Amino acid sequence: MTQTLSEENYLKAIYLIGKQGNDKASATAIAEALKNNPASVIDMIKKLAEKKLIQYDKSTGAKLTDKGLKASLLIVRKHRLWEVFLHDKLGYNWDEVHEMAEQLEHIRHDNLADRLEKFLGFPEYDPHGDPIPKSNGQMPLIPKKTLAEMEPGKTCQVVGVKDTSTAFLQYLQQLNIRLGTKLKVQAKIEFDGSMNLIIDKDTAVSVSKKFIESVLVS
Amino acid sequence: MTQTLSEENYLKAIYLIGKQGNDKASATAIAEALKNNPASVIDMIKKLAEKKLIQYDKSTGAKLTDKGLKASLLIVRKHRLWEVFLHDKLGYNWDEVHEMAEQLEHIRHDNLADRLEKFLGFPEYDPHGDPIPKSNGQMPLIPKKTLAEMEPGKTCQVVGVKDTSTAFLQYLQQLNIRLGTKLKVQAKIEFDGSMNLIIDKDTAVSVSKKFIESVLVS
DNA sequence: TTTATTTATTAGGTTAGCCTAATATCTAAT
DNA sequence: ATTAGATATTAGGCTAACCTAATAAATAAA
Repeated sequence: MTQTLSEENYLKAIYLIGKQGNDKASATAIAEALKNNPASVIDMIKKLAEKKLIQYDKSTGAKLTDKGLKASLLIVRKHRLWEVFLHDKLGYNWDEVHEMAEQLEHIRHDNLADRLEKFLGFPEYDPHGDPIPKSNGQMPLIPKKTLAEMEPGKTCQVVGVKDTSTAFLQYLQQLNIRLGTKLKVQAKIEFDGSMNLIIDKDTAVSVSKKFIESVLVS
Repeated sequence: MTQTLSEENYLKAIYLIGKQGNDKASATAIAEALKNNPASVIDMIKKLAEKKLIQYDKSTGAKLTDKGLKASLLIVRKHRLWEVFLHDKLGYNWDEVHEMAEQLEHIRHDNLADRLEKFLGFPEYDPHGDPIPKSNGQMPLIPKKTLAEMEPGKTCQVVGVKDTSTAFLQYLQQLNIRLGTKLKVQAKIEFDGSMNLIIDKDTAVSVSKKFIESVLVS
């Protein structure tokens, strides 16, 4: 019923790869996420499949079973709750909390997550704005807003689009923007409603009013 | 400079064996503390000695070097700070915090312990009454005596325990004895070293020699 | 379609940290 | 001093989780 630290990391990686809008959690994608060798990933895939935590097929990649999903959500829940603790209670910055939460997410105890959640006042989002799974596995729904509504200086994450035209989707593709991509709003230009963005912390672009009204973020 | 989880456990065990008034941390004593095989202990002793964390000699046992002592104190510090957190902030009982703290003590980050200490209001003792090492390695000193040393007729207050086994802690729980509980010594029974007590001014009980030697009072 | 490239997989190896069983070395009691 | 019993140590093995190098299979490009 319980997983090793390493198994937990794999489960979380598979879960997050799915959430990031990737079509499949391939062996190489998992390897990249965990900075492991693909050969090691294959070993672990076999183990997780044997334990009925995932189903694996070369062409469809790794899919979490109900059991695996439940386990993954618990890890993500713990990770994000600890991030809130570190940020809100200990005063760490949002960029410092991740590394510690990577360790804290593996602390195991029947109801530690629940107690922590209560102590923190039942937060719904972690310091990066990512939703915290409830103890029953439910995810708080993300109130979606368009990129246009974001204030300059804020960072957000792409959660969807309002326009599904090929032209638009291809443009996104070209900009390397997909689900989960982090965007930082640099400035809003009054004149024409356009916006200066930083994509994934490294690429600066300017996008139109029409564009920012078509991207959903959280 | 950093140790593995297992190395940390060994260092802590060696430190605690010393603190418990044992003359030496022999291979078997360490094995017993960690519930490992003596042969495994020898392996690790070699490793720790190579890393200059301990000095080892068959006849004198394992001795922490300055470096090893510093590392041990940090682990104990983290362990006890986390215990305070779990007890004070999350509301866990005495007997529940240990197991979780065993995991939390290994979380590594430059200043996490310091931040946690500050957040907790610079506590000097953990929920069992054990002193929390300061970040410079200093220990708050406490003049402690066991309940066994108390004279009949005197009243005292529980400040800690010498035995942290679950069985003992649960027994205390059952007797409604916790930190700060007031005990009045009614009588000492010469015959078997047991003691008649009044707990919190209202409950009379008889407890064994073993019991009164495991309770610390002031 | 053939080739080049990427992705998946197998085979075999390494290390940490544990184990058992056998042996060696103490210590204490006769 | 001898021997029983405890303690320490060596030798050899095991498993989890990683690795590299080689091979197979799938996909994309020519």
